[in-house]
Amino acid sequence: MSDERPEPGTVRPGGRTAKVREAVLRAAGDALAEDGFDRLDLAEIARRAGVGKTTVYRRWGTVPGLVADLLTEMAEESLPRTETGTLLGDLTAQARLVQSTLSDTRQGPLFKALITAAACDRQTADALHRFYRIRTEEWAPCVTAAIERGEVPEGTDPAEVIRAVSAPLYYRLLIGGDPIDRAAADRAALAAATAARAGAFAVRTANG
Amino acid sequence: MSDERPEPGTVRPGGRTAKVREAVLRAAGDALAEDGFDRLDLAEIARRAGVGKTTVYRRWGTVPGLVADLLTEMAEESLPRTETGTLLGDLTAQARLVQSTLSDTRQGPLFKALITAAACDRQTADALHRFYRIRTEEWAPCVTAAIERGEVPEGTDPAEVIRAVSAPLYYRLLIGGDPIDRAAADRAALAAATAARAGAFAVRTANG
DNA sequence: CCTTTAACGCAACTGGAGTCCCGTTATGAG
DNA sequence: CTCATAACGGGACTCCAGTTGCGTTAAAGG
Repeated sequence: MSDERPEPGTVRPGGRTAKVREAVLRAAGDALAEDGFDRLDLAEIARRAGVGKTTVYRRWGTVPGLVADLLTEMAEESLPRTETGTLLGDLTAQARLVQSTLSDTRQGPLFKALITAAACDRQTADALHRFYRIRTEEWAPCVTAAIERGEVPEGTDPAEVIRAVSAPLYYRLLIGGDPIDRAAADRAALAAATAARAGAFAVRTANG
Repeated sequence: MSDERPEPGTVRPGGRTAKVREAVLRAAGDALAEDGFDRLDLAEIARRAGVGKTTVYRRWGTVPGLVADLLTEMAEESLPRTETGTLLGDLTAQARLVQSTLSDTRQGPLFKALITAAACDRQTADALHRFYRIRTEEWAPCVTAAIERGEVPEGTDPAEVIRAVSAPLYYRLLIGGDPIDRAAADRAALAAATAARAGAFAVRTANG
């Protein structure tokens, strides 16, 4: 009633173990982008990665478990952020980055599959939330700067503005099915910037 | 090389066939809401519906196929729309309706599962797009009315405004994981109304 | 009411995703 | 360098989602 054995791969994370993880996560990303979440077969991923299927089942167990690990990996690599000097400029840059990611032949289906996996499994959902919380925090400073410039009212929630830019694009990816083009990105950025300047994302303090 | 046989259930759609469809779709909705898309078993649905599993496999074949039919059914039942006289009022009513749906114990998981299924299957995705196109068109008149009142610039795309209201709430459901509360709904409606009044959803005509 | 056959239901069957056993490799400590 | 064992790999095995065959029930037409 004591031996909680450590996760495989944590005790001896030397060369081979790390190479296996890298190869499997890479193969998982490829397979997710090509086939989607539901058609995923761990044996197929093992084959792609040049690894025994027993290894994949032992270390990750299930498809959602593997996806969760992939998301943790993805959360660690960071993207450079642009600084244009205006809120609209910064938000447009963000929207276009999201747009080019979601309309990319590999990344679009991959993100769709990641979100799908998260909808099916709690652990994966937590990993996804962490991933987007990090991304949101990376972009938040451009709103903070706008507040300091006086472009946007005090009390505005930066994260809420950032999410407002992305949301319409993800809506298209997952629900509406409409094309995710540059016009859609620019419109999302403009709408978010306009609403932010008007104070739509400010906390409702007692103001007369 | 000729006999394209008709879809089962279309030739003789009398009492029994209709009852079976109703019971199966009902059971499918329950199972989706409770277990989610990936844990779905057609045999389990057959058991719940009090129907032979062969019947379910023969008429719908796969889980996405069944979900697509469920979406078609759901698209036919319509929701009443409120008219408050102002764009913000109408959009707030819409946002709160979406909010109460997505935070409902049954409907929230159900919609998450429906969107997940659509992400995995083309036929289901088409059904989902039709469903939301219909819902969007049902709400669009409140934007059209705002244009006629002069509250919103000419050339504003009504559907785009409606989607802008829903998008942040679906983003929370599927991606961010933040709670879908009334404050979020009201903020989404306020942001969309503000952006719409400022012309953020108007087509970019040649204006100096 | 009688006939035809679409659609259903039961039960046996199948294939492949996921598990288990055990021998092999190579990491990290002394 | 040597040893103990974490981690990997191949292959046999299990179990159940999905298929198939065939007899039964009940729409639809006359």
